[in-house]
Amino acid sequence: MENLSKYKEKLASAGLRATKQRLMVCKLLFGQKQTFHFNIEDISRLANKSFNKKISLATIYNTVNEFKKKGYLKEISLKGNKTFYDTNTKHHHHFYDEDMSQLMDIEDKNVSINYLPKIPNGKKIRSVEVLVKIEDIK
Amino acid sequence: MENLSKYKEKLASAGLRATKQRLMVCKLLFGQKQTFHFNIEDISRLANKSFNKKISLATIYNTVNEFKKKGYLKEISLKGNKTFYDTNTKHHHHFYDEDMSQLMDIEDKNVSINYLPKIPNGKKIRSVEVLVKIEDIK
DNA sequence: TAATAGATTAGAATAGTTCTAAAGTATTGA
DNA sequence: TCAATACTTTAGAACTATTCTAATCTATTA
Ligand SMILES: [Mn+2]
Ligand SMILES: [Mn+2]
Ligand SMILES: [Zn+2]
Ligand SMILES: [Zn+2]
Repeated sequence: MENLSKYKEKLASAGLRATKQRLMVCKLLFGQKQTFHFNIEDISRLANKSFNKKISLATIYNTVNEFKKKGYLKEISLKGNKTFYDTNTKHHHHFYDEDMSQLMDIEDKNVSINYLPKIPNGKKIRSVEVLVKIEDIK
Repeated sequence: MENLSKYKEKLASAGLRATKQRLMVCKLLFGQKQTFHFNIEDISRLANKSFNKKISLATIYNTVNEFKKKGYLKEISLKGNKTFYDTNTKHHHHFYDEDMSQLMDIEDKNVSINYLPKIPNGKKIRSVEVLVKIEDIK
Protein backbone atom coordinates (compact mmCIF):
# COMPACT_ATOMS: atom_id res chain seq x y z
CA MET A 1 0.00 0.00 0.00
CA GLU A 2 2.10 2.85 -1.28
CA ASN A 3 -0.51 5.43 -0.35
CA LEU A 4 0.29 4.92 3.28
CA SER A 5 2.50 7.97 3.46
CA LYS A 6 -0.21 10.05 1.80
CA TYR A 7 -2.64 8.96 4.47
CA LYS A 8 -0.14 9.56 7.22
CA GLU A 9 0.38 13.09 5.94
CA LYS A 10 -3.34 13.65 5.79
CA LEU A 11 -3.82 12.43 9.33
CA ALA A 12 -0.88 14.47 10.60
CA SER A 13 -2.21 17.62 8.98
CA ALA A 14 -5.54 17.01 10.71
CA GLY A 15 -3.69 16.63 13.98
CA LEU A 16 -4.31 12.90 14.17
CA ARG A 17 -1.83 10.13 14.75
CA ALA A 18 -1.61 7.47 12.10
CA THR A 19 -3.08 4.49 13.85
CA LYS A 20 -4.12 1.21 12.26
CA GLN A 21 -7.79 2.06 12.54
CA ARG A 22 -7.39 5.54 11.11
CA LEU A 23 -5.31 4.28 8.24
CA MET A 24 -8.07 1.83 7.44
CA VAL A 25 -10.59 4.65 7.49
CA CYS A 26 -8.30 6.64 5.18
CA LYS A 27 -7.98 3.76 2.78
CA LEU A 28 -11.74 3.36 2.66
CA LEU A 29 -12.35 7.07 2.18
CA PHE A 30 -9.48 8.12 -0.04
CA GLY A 31 -8.26 4.91 -1.66
CA GLN A 32 -11.12 4.55 -4.13
CA LYS A 33 -10.81 5.34 -7.81
CA GLN A 34 -13.96 7.45 -7.73
CA THR A 35 -15.25 9.87 -5.16
CA PHE A 36 -18.45 8.79 -3.45
CA HIS A 37 -21.19 9.63 -0.98
CA PHE A 38 -21.49 7.78 2.31
CA ASN A 39 -22.80 7.74 5.85
CA ILE A 40 -21.04 6.58 9.02
CA GLU A 41 -22.70 3.18 8.99
CA ASP A 42 -21.43 2.59 5.43
CA ILE A 43 -17.85 3.02 6.58
CA SER A 44 -18.38 0.73 9.54
CA ARG A 45 -19.80 -1.95 7.23
CA LEU A 46 -17.04 -1.44 4.67
CA ALA A 47 -14.37 -1.88 7.35
CA ASN A 48 -15.89 -5.16 8.41
CA LYS A 49 -16.16 -6.33 4.84
CA SER A 50 -12.81 -5.13 3.50
CA PHE A 51 -10.56 -5.73 6.47
CA ASN A 52 -12.57 -8.17 8.58
CA LYS A 53 -12.04 -5.71 11.35
CA LYS A 54 -14.49 -3.83 13.49
CA ILE A 55 -13.61 -0.19 13.91
CA SER A 56 -15.46 1.44 16.76
CA LEU A 57 -18.10 3.93 15.67
CA ALA A 58 -16.46 6.51 17.94
CA THR A 59 -13.26 6.27 15.91
CA ILE A 60 -15.13 6.62 12.63
CA TYR A 61 -17.14 9.57 13.87
CA ASN A 62 -14.05 11.26 15.25
CA THR A 63 -11.96 10.73 12.16
CA VAL A 64 -14.69 11.77 9.75
CA ASN A 65 -15.47 14.88 11.80
CA GLU A 66 -11.81 15.91 11.89
CA PHE A 67 -11.47 15.39 8.15
CA LYS A 68 -14.59 17.44 7.63
CA LYS A 69 -13.12 20.28 9.68
CA LYS A 70 -9.98 20.11 7.57
CA GLY A 71 -12.02 20.17 4.37
CA TYR A 72 -11.00 16.66 3.29
CA LEU A 73 -14.65 15.63 3.38
CA LYS A 74 -17.85 17.57 2.96
CA GLU A 75 -21.17 17.10 4.66
CA ILE A 76 -24.08 17.06 2.23
CA SER A 77 -27.19 19.17 2.71
CA LEU A 78 -29.91 16.57 2.56
CA LYS A 79 -33.21 15.63 4.06
CA GLY A 80 -33.45 12.71 6.45
CA ASN A 81 -31.94 12.01 9.81
CA LYS A 82 -28.70 10.31 8.89
CA THR A 83 -25.74 12.51 8.07
CA PHE A 84 -24.26 12.05 4.61
CA TYR A 85 -20.74 12.88 3.52
CA ASP A 86 -18.97 13.39 0.23
CA THR A 87 -15.38 12.54 -0.60
CA ASN A 88 -15.66 14.93 -3.52
CA THR A 89 -14.56 18.19 -1.98
CA LYS A 90 -14.53 20.18 -5.18
CA HIS A 91 -17.40 22.59 -5.36
CA HIS A 92 -20.17 20.75 -7.17
CA HIS A 93 -23.87 20.01 -7.30
CA HIS A 94 -26.12 16.98 -7.09
CA PHE A 95 -28.85 15.05 -8.72
CA TYR A 96 -30.92 13.36 -6.06
CA ASP A 97 -33.23 10.51 -6.88
CA GLU A 98 -35.44 10.50 -3.81
CA ASP A 99 -37.07 7.18 -4.70
CA MET A 100 -33.72 5.41 -4.90
CA SER A 101 -32.09 7.60 -2.23
CA GLN A 102 -29.34 7.99 -4.78
CA LEU A 103 -26.99 10.95 -5.12
CA MET A 104 -25.05 11.78 -8.29
CA ASP A 105 -22.50 14.52 -8.76
CA ILE A 106 -22.94 17.38 -11.17
CA GLU A 107 -19.76 19.21 -11.98
CA ASP A 108 -19.80 22.87 -11.13
CA LYS A 109 -19.03 23.81 -14.73
CA ASN A 110 -22.18 22.00 -15.91
CA VAL A 111 -24.44 24.37 -14.03
CA SER A 112 -24.76 28.03 -14.72
CA ILE A 113 -26.82 30.44 -12.69
CA ASN A 114 -27.92 33.63 -14.38
CA TYR A 115 -28.77 35.74 -11.43
CA LEU A 116 -29.42 35.65 -7.72
CA PRO A 117 -31.14 38.20 -5.49
CA LYS A 118 -29.03 40.71 -3.64
CA ILE A 119 -27.19 39.29 -0.67
CA PRO A 120 -28.30 40.48 2.80
CA ASN A 121 -26.31 43.45 4.09
CA GLY A 122 -22.91 42.71 5.55
CA LYS A 123 -22.90 39.23 4.09
CA LYS A 124 -21.18 37.62 1.17
CA ILE A 125 -21.65 34.38 -0.68
CA ARG A 126 -19.70 31.38 0.58
CA SER A 127 -21.14 28.90 -1.90
CA VAL A 128 -24.07 28.19 -4.17
CA GLU A 129 -25.34 24.62 -4.16
CA VAL A 130 -27.88 23.26 -6.58
CA LEU A 131 -29.87 20.14 -5.78
CA VAL A 132 -31.79 18.72 -8.72
CA LYS A 133 -34.37 16.24 -7.57
CA ILE A 134 -35.24 13.72 -10.23
CA GLU A 135 -37.80 10.98 -10.62
CA ASP A 136 -38.84 8.30 -13.09
CA ILE A 137 -40.50 9.54 -16.24
CA LYS A 138 -44.15 8.65 -15.77
CA MET B 1 -60.63 32.01 16.28
CA GLU B 2 -62.40 32.24 12.95
CA ASN B 3 -59.75 30.17 11.18
CA LEU B 4 -60.91 27.13 13.07
CA SER B 5 -62.94 25.81 10.17
CA LYS B 6 -59.97 26.29 7.85
CA TYR B 7 -57.85 24.20 10.17
CA LYS B 8 -60.55 21.60 10.52
CA GLU B 9 -60.74 21.29 6.76
CA LYS B 10 -56.99 20.98 6.55
CA LEU B 11 -56.93 18.26 9.17
CA ALA B 12 -59.82 16.41 7.58
CA SER B 13 -58.17 16.49 4.17
CA ALA B 14 -55.06 14.98 5.75
CA GLY B 15 -57.23 12.27 7.26
CA LEU B 16 -56.89 13.62 10.78
CA ARG B 17 -59.58 14.41 13.31
CA ALA B 18 -59.73 17.93 14.62
CA THR B 19 -58.59 17.54 18.21
CA LYS B 20 -57.64 20.36 20.58
CA GLN B 21 -53.98 19.51 20.23
CA ARG B 22 -54.00 19.38 16.46
CA LEU B 23 -55.89 22.64 16.22
CA MET B 24 -53.19 24.23 18.36
CA VAL B 25 -50.53 22.85 16.05
CA CYS B 26 -52.46 24.21 13.08
CA LYS B 27 -52.74 27.62 14.63
CA LEU B 28 -49.01 27.70 15.30
CA LEU B 29 -48.13 26.49 11.81
CA PHE B 30 -50.69 28.21 9.64
CA GLY B 31 -51.92 31.10 11.75
CA GLN B 32 -48.86 33.32 11.28
CA LYS B 33 -48.73 36.31 8.99
CA GLN B 34 -45.49 35.12 7.42
CA THR B 35 -44.30 31.70 6.44
CA PHE B 36 -41.38 30.44 8.48
CA HIS B 37 -38.85 27.66 9.04
CA PHE B 38 -39.04 25.48 12.11
CA ASN B 39 -38.09 22.24 13.76
CA ILE B 40 -40.24 20.03 15.97
CA GLU B 41 -38.79 21.41 19.18
CA ASP B 42 -39.73 24.93 18.09
CA ILE B 43 -43.39 23.94 17.85
CA SER B 44 -43.27 22.24 21.20
CA ARG B 45 -41.78 25.35 22.79
CA LEU B 46 -44.25 27.62 20.99
CA ALA B 47 -47.18 25.56 22.26
CA ASN B 48 -45.95 25.92 25.82
CA LYS B 49 -45.42 29.63 25.38
CA SER B 50 -48.54 30.50 23.41
CA PHE B 51 -51.10 28.22 25.00
CA ASN B 52 -49.47 27.24 28.29
CA LYS B 53 -50.14 23.73 27.19
CA LYS B 54 -47.82 20.81 26.62
CA ILE B 55 -48.52 18.93 23.41
CA SER B 56 -46.89 15.53 23.27
CA LEU B 57 -44.00 15.36 20.84
CA ALA B 58 -45.65 12.34 19.21
CA THR B 59 -48.66 14.43 18.32
CA ILE B 60 -46.48 17.13 16.84
CA TYR B 61 -44.40 14.63 14.88
CA ASN B 62 -47.50 12.83 13.62
CA THR B 63 -49.31 15.96 12.61
CA VAL B 64 -46.28 17.51 10.93
CA ASN B 65 -45.51 14.28 9.09
CA GLU B 66 -49.08 13.99 7.81
CA PHE B 67 -49.07 17.61 6.69
CA LYS B 68 -45.78 17.00 4.95
CA LYS B 69 -47.26 14.04 3.08
CA LYS B 70 -50.17 16.23 2.07
CA GLY B 71 -47.82 18.96 0.87
CA TYR B 72 -48.94 21.50 3.47
CA LEU B 73 -45.39 21.60 4.81
CA LYS B 74 -42.04 20.92 3.21
CA GLU B 75 -38.96 19.35 4.68
CA ILE B 76 -35.81 21.34 4.02
CA SER B 77 -32.63 19.75 2.68
CA LEU B 78 -30.10 20.86 5.22
CA LYS B 79 -27.03 19.68 7.07
CA GLY B 80 -27.27 18.75 10.71
CA ASN B 81 -29.23 16.15 12.60
CA LYS B 82 -32.43 18.01 13.33
CA THR B 83 -35.13 17.97 10.68
CA PHE B 84 -36.24 21.39 9.50
CA TYR B 85 -39.56 22.24 7.93
CA ASP B 86 -40.93 25.11 5.92
CA THR B 87 -44.47 26.47 5.99
CA ASN B 88 -43.70 28.07 2.63
CA THR B 89 -44.73 25.34 0.23
CA LYS B 90 -44.27 27.37 -2.91
CA HIS B 91 -41.21 26.31 -4.85
CA HIS B 92 -38.42 28.55 -3.64
CA HIS B 93 -34.78 28.72 -2.62
CA HIS B 94 -32.78 29.67 0.44
CA PHE B 95 -30.02 31.76 1.81
CA TYR B 96 -28.38 29.94 4.67
CA ASP B 97 -26.18 31.71 7.15
CA GLU B 98 -24.29 28.81 8.66
CA ASP B 99 -22.80 30.89 11.47
CA MET B 100 -26.22 32.07 12.63
CA SER B 101 -28.00 28.85 11.56
CA GLN B 102 -30.43 31.18 9.86
CA LEU B 103 -32.53 30.40 6.80
CA MET B 104 -34.08 33.04 4.53
CA ASP B 105 -36.36 32.48 1.59
CA ILE B 106 -35.45 33.40 -1.94
CA GLU B 107 -38.41 33.58 -4.27
CA ASP B 108 -38.19 31.28 -7.24
CA LYS B 109 -38.49 34.19 -9.64
CA ASN B 110 -35.38 35.78 -8.16
CA VAL B 111 -33.20 32.89 -9.27
CA SER B 112 -32.54 31.97 -12.85
CA ILE B 113 -30.57 28.97 -13.95
CA ASN B 114 -29.03 29.08 -17.38
CA TYR B 115 -28.34 25.46 -17.98
CA LEU B 116 -28.11 22.09 -16.29
CA PRO B 117 -26.47 18.87 -17.45
CA LYS B 118 -28.56 16.28 -19.17
CA ILE B 119 -30.82 14.33 -16.86
CA PRO B 120 -30.00 10.63 -16.38
CA ASN B 121 -31.89 8.34 -18.77
CA GLY B 122 -35.46 7.54 -17.88
CA LYS B 123 -35.57 10.33 -15.32
CA LYS B 124 -37.11 13.76 -15.28
CA ILE B 125 -36.70 16.77 -13.05
CA ARG B 126 -38.96 17.03 -10.03
CA SER B 127 -37.46 20.22 -8.66
CA VAL B 128 -34.36 22.38 -8.65
CA GLU B 129 -33.36 23.81 -5.29
CA VAL B 130 -30.68 26.40 -4.79
CA LEU B 131 -28.99 26.88 -1.43
CA VAL B 132 -26.87 30.00 -1.18
CA LYS B 133 -24.59 29.82 1.81
CA ILE B 134 -23.59 33.23 3.09
CA GLU B 135 -21.18 34.55 5.68
CA ASP B 136 -20.04 37.82 7.17
CA ILE B 137 -17.99 40.01 4.88
CA LYS B 138 -14.37 39.86 5.97
C1' DT C 1 12.08 -0.71 31.23
C1' DA C 2 9.40 2.66 33.60
C1' DA C 3 7.11 6.79 33.15
C1' DT C 4 4.31 9.44 30.48
C1' DA C 5 1.49 11.00 26.82
C1' DG C 6 -1.77 10.03 23.55
C1' DA C 7 -5.37 7.11 21.21
C1' DT C 8 -9.01 3.76 21.09
C1' DT C 9 -13.00 1.85 22.50
C1' DA C 10 -17.13 0.36 24.90
C1' DG C 11 -20.62 1.87 26.86
C1' DA C 12 -23.13 5.77 28.93
C1' DA C 13 -25.42 9.94 28.03
C1' DT C 14 -27.97 12.68 25.11
C1' DA C 15 -30.95 14.04 21.41
C1' DG C 16 -34.07 13.10 17.63
C1' DT C 17 -37.61 10.20 15.90
C1' DT C 18 -40.87 6.39 15.72
C1' DC C 19 -43.73 2.91 17.93
C1' DT C 20 -47.24 1.13 20.97
C1' DA C 21 -50.70 0.32 24.09
C1' DA C 22 -53.76 2.64 27.33
C1' DA C 23 -57.22 6.08 27.24
C1' DG C 24 -60.41 8.59 24.64
C1' DT C 25 -63.98 9.18 21.00
C1' DA C 26 -67.29 7.71 17.55
C1' DT C 27 -70.52 4.44 15.74
C1' DT C 28 -73.80 0.86 15.96
C1' DG C 29 -77.95 -1.28 17.02
C1' DA C 30 -81.12 -2.77 20.65
C1' DT D 1 -80.77 6.41 25.06
C1' DC D 2 -76.87 3.79 26.06
C1' DA D 3 -73.97 -0.36 26.12
C1' DA D 4 -71.09 -2.76 23.28
C1' DT D 5 -67.79 -2.38 19.96
C1' DA D 6 -64.61 -0.33 16.70
C1' DC D 7 -61.58 3.07 15.70
C1' DT D 8 -58.29 7.02 16.86
C1' DT D 9 -55.25 9.72 19.57
C1' DT D 10 -51.78 10.47 22.67
C1' DA D 11 -48.18 10.03 26.27
C1' DG D 12 -44.48 7.91 27.15
C1' DA D 13 -41.53 4.03 26.09
C1' DA D 14 -38.50 2.26 22.67
C1' DC D 15 -35.39 2.86 19.28
C1' DT D 16 -31.68 5.14 16.51
C1' DA D 17 -28.06 8.47 15.53
C1' DT D 18 -24.55 10.99 17.56
C1' DT D 19 -21.53 12.67 21.12
C1' DC D 20 -19.18 12.19 25.46
C1' DT D 21 -16.41 9.93 28.93
C1' DA D 22 -13.42 7.30 31.28
C1' DA D 23 -11.02 2.98 31.48
C1' DT D 24 -7.87 0.48 28.74
C1' DC D 25 -4.50 0.03 25.42
C1' DT D 26 -0.45 1.68 22.66
C1' DA D 27 3.43 4.54 21.48
C1' DT D 28 7.11 7.46 22.78
C1' DT D 29 10.66 8.98 25.60
C1' DA D 30 14.58 8.82 28.48
MN1 LIG E 1 -30.50 16.75 7.27
MN1 LIG F 1 -36.13 28.86 -10.77
ZN1 LIG G 1 -21.14 14.81 -4.47
ZN1 LIG H 1 -38.17 28.56 2.93
